[in-house]
Amino acid sequence: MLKKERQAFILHQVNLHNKVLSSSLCTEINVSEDTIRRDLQELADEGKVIKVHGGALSHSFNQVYFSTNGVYSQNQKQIIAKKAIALISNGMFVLTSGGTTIMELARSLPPQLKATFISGSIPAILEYMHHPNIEVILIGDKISKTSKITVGSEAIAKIKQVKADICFLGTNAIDAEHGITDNDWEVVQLKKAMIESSKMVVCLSIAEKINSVQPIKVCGLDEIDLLITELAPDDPVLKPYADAGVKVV
Amino acid sequence: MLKKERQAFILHQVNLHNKVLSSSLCTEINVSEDTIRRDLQELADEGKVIKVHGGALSHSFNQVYFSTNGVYSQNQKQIIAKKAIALISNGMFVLTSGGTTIMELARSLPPQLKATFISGSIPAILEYMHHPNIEVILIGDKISKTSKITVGSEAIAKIKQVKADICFLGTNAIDAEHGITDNDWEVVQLKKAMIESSKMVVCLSIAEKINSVQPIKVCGLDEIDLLITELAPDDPVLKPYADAGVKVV
DNA sequence: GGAATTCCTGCAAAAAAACGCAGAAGTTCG
DNA sequence: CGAACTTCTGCGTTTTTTTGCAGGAATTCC
Repeated sequence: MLKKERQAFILHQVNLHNKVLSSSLCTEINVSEDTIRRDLQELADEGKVIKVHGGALSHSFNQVYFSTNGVYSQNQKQIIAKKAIALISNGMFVLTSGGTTIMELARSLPPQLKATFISGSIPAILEYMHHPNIEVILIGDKISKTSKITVGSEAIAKIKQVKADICFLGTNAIDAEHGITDNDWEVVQLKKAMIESSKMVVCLSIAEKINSVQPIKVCGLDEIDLLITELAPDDPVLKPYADAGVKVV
Repeated sequence: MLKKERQAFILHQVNLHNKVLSSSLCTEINVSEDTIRRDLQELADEGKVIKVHGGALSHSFNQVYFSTNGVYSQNQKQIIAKKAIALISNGMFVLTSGGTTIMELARSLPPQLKATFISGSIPAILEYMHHPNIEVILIGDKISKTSKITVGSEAIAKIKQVKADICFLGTNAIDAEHGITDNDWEVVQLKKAMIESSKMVVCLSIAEKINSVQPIKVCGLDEIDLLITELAPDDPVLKPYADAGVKVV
């Protein structure tokens, strides 16, 4: 087994279970504990895991337990949220994914807005629930603790029954060539279903994530109707996307 | 269990209950009292908890604590939760309703318990999600903002597909003559479905709600297997229920 | 004031990590 | 082709961390 391969496997395990034990890893992969330790050290140096005595933890582990609400690049996300909200009008059926950008959207919804929001993201649902005039439909299924979203075939089947007016996707990576990509297989399946079930697909992405690629493909640019970033629509970074036929806001 | 994991669990407990006892923590996590003490010391050094003789307190302790009534009934609910948890073993499928008593149950689940919890209650789901070893299945549908639970035909249909080992019902009113009653039509429909889908039905009720009646009937006493209250099982108040064939704990 | 509980200190055993080293495998470059 | 070089991996040893335990001190509760 190659080193990269091994580290990818470790990272996958960490993201799956929120923790790994060096001892169990070395029997699973059949290498010495030193090798595992060195791998964990490297992954920790790259900021991909948190190394602790006896193994390693995922970052989301900390999020789950310590509710340190330091939202990452919140200002940009608020700009994006404002632009996105302008697209929602009374009576609409809105489908949303999860992610911090979506959370910012949820928090910024004007109180007089009357619409129906559909999502499987627990944090997003919590926000929608607090809103006085919004109907909330929750997509049920098994909960992925890492992404705090319901995943699985039931959830996908349910989404496919919906025909939403608009769909907001929080984006992990977008690229002119590869379209939207992500790193969690189950989340990708959900996003695909959401795209299929919506008349209009809106992609929310902070500039930082533009022109980046993740392993799993969600959809091509041709399936996106609108791309929202915190940048001005005529920013040169966005030109390739406008050229590909995506409306940029 | 890793050290960080353990400390995260402790911190979570402190934030939930506003206090922890070293003695109860060490039986829950199954480590020596010294380890707990050292963990509390470290967390206190980091300013995350306030260490006191016998355990630790959360920072918000001062603000919330002196609402004697709330705390009083919380203690009762903790007793109920403890009794209820004794019924859950590894590998079980557990169906739960919502309500504050269920929340107390959710908060008190021992970290090493491995089980699958199914619920449509958003606050309960949030708690289950924080637990390291519990699989969470969310029942989806429209959300009732008042009861913070998913309601509707989809939710009921989904529950009926399940065959759970045990079902915990938070109770609004229970009476020897009328059985379990409630005041929200939609919640009642859900509870009925839950009772149908479970091999064993356990009813959690604080003494205050015993011998009270609400407008809508959930089920008769004959459909309940077990009644848990904070009282001793031989308390005279509970005699009518024992006589009706309900096992009282 | 006395019993019970809880806390602290030092210690020891076990586990894990760090370190240095030495083959093995692959790379570079003449 | 082959020698020098780098990278990767496993092994033995040393060091650190973690944890539980014992005894005595401190605290709490009745």
